[in-house]
Amino acid sequence: MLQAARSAFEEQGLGVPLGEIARRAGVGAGTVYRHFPSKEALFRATIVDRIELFTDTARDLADVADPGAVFFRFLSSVVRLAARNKALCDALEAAGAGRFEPSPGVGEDFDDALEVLLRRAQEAGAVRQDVGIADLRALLVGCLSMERALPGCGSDGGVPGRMTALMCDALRAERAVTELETEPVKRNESRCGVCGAAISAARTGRPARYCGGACRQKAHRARERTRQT
Amino acid sequence: MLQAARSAFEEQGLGVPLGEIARRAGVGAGTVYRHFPSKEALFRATIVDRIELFTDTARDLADVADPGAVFFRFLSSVVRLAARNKALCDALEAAGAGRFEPSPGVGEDFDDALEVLLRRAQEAGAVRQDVGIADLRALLVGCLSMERALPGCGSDGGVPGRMTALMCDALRAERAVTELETEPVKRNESRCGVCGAAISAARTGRPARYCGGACRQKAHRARERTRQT
Amino acid sequence: MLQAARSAFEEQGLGVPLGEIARRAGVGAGTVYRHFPSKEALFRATIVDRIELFTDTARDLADVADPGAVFFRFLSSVVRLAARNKALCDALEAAGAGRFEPSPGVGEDFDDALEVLLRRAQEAGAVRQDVGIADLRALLVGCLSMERALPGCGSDGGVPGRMTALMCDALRAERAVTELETEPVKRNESRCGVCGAAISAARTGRPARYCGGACRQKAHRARERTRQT
Amino acid sequence: MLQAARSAFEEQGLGVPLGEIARRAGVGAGTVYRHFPSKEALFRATIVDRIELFTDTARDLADVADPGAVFFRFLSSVVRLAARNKALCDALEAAGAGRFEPSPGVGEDFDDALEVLLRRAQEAGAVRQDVGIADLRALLVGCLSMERALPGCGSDGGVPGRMTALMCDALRAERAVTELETEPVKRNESRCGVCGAAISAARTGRPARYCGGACRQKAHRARERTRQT
DNA sequence: TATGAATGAGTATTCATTCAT
DNA sequence: TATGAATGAATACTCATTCAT
Repeated sequence: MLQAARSAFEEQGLGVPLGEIARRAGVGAGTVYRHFPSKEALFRATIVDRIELFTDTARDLADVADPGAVFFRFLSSVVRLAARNKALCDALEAAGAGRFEPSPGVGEDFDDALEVLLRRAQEAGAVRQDVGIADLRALLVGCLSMERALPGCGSDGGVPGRMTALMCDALRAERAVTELETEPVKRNESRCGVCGAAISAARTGRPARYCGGACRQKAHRARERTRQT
Repeated sequence: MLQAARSAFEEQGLGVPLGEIARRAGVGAGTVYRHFPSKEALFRATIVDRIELFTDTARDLADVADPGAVFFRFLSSVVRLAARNKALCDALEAAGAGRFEPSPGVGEDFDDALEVLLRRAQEAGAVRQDVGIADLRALLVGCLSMERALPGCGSDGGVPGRMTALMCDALRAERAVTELETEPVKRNESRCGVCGAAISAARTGRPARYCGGACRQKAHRARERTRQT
Repeated sequence: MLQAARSAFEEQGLGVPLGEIARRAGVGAGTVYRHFPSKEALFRATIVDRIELFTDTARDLADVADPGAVFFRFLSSVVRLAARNKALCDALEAAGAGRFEPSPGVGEDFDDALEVLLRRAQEAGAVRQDVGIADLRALLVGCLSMERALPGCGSDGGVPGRMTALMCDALRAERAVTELETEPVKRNESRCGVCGAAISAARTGRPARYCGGACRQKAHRARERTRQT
Repeated sequence: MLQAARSAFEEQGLGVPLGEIARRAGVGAGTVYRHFPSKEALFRATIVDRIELFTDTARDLADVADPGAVFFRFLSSVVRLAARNKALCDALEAAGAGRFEPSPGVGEDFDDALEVLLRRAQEAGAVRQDVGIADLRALLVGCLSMERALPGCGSDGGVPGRMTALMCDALRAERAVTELETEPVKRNESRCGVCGAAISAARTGRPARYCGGACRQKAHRARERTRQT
């Protein structure tokens, strides 16, 4: 059933009727609900492992030599895989808009792992300094849109990558032309996701996500609630 | 009524219920159908003039000096305007996926005008040679996705532009680090949309769209049918 | 399993999903069905003993001195216990509407035992003469409704009793201001439940329920069928 | 359609499928939703006028001589009318449990009008002093339960009133036997419905419902939200 | 015998489109 | 011609009951 849901979501995105999934799985609609409490829960279940795979890969690459090449290669491969997968595209877009979280922590773990690769590439001088992790998330969404928009690519069965290569060039540090107007949107410079208070950026350690324990706890409870939905 | 539809579509995209549009216009739903045979026809009607405006602007810029600056400025302004307009975003994305055409010829005219600016900028050495008009269309869709994905931009009321600036950098000739894998998809190198035969690229004049008069006529009749739907 | 069903029904009434009961019992839904042919049968099984307990208590009180006090105390205690038990409330209400019978004979035994207390109290001059057992059954349902309707009582965890005390006052002989319009509905004056013929009221012995042996047998077979459902 | 909904709700209560209502009205389900945004809104619409009728009647009776007789007659007639109407029964019961409000203010107006009759009857010495408006609301629910529980009454087409007459006797002041344990639950002695703070009872004027302007405003906004549902 | 996965009819709600007036 | 009431298919979700293992 998960397989049926996966393929249905990958082809048609979050919009597939649940009945279609049940039909593909050869079961009744009720059976789907027996296993997953809601359509969104099923959707989450079909993509968490994909995102975790990305996260794991990124973590594995954190120590590999030539951080610049590693970063660009990783970015390209993520786009290449996700562009064929409307479920991932929908999820990334919805997550960007704050309408969706695959599973508590999964999105953040991915961000963290990606940020490490970005930082290393920046420190190695391979990637321009004025982009942050939030830029990168948006860029990912954009690449997917582009690859899918390009005729003969994405869902059409073509080989994606062309537009992503273009984007990678945009990120390269050498000969940066335009200076981006605003400061890079780095997560550890942004605000507490719960109360909105400014968070002072610590130089070392994992960047703080909340302004303090109270808000972290509040967010944790919210995640718990989400997990039960 | 067109005004009501326009604002509704701009705010909520193709997803607005038709009843909402009728309500805003202060008329009955039937009256909307009296003037437009379907919701999609109404949608088309609300965006053609926007696209034509872009087309006209692009044509006006075709003779202005400093083709590189002109090109980048035009691109940015299109994104800036469209990012606040969910109707345009939806239309561009759907058009890219081949699911939608604003009106026969309108999309192509825009492409043509945009292509002229692109060519001039390329000839002036400002834009890398390995991108084509199809790339540019995809890139437009991607920019809109990115701007809307970036927190505090797009629909959130922020000032778009950051990601577009990045994209523009990607297009600059002096940044062309990677050679794009596949050949740029140039329209006049593609195939006849009707019979699929290869079309020999003419060096001058408006690029041929069909392999000959028979196919052009066939396509015209198809468009007539579409227009009535 | 019976215990799990009991607590579930007591808390949420007949409306609990069967799956919830199975979950509480730590068994599969199929196992519940192995023991009870339907949800209603399980429901019946969880309340018969409660009603039988009431019946037994009433029988024990049939000889106790001060019939008036006994009657009122019994009535109050039934309400007090049942008000906290949504299963009993639902059962009593449905039984009153003729939609439900806990088990063949159980409801009638309760009625009989209650009727004895009522008669004794009436003979002792403590309860007004113009109420019958059918009135009392309705009154029970009403008391439960009232206790549950009163804020801070019933399901809210408050102490029930206030409205029941009022009802008891209504039953007291010395309060009989109004003469009840219609005759009290006495069961032994009603009609044969099978053929509808009038049943002559015997002064002594257990009141006849059917007009004769033929109808009694017919009713018995019907009960057997019900038991299997 | 309102007529169809009314009769359906009256017969089967809030539980009627919306499709049944549509069928009775001879229209599609969508048409019902055209006129009423939700099933509950339709339900409200079918009972507000009934409750307002009660309220108006009660107000008209506020000046009539012999307050005791007026009070009891009014109570009986409300029960008589409502007992045949499962919609009203459901509404009164749900309202008592705080799960439902027919329309902003309607329930409170009814309470106010009823309270006036109660107070007058108490001042005239016709009704015992130890019952309050909250008791009366519960009592109403109880009477309806009883009348419907009595065989041959309520929905069965019989003449209701018997149990209500009994309840009226319970309310009569002359020779009150039991003193009700707790204080009467009078609304103006209870707590602020918003913040729960105690409200000091004013001797004159309309009894305060909220502890102050802040809470009154909060409740007003809540009602506004309800009205839009 | 016990299990729990599967079933499928039923419910409220939405919305593009049609059509009588 | 303009209206807006009517339509009905579609969708997510629930739950009593069945049945293969």
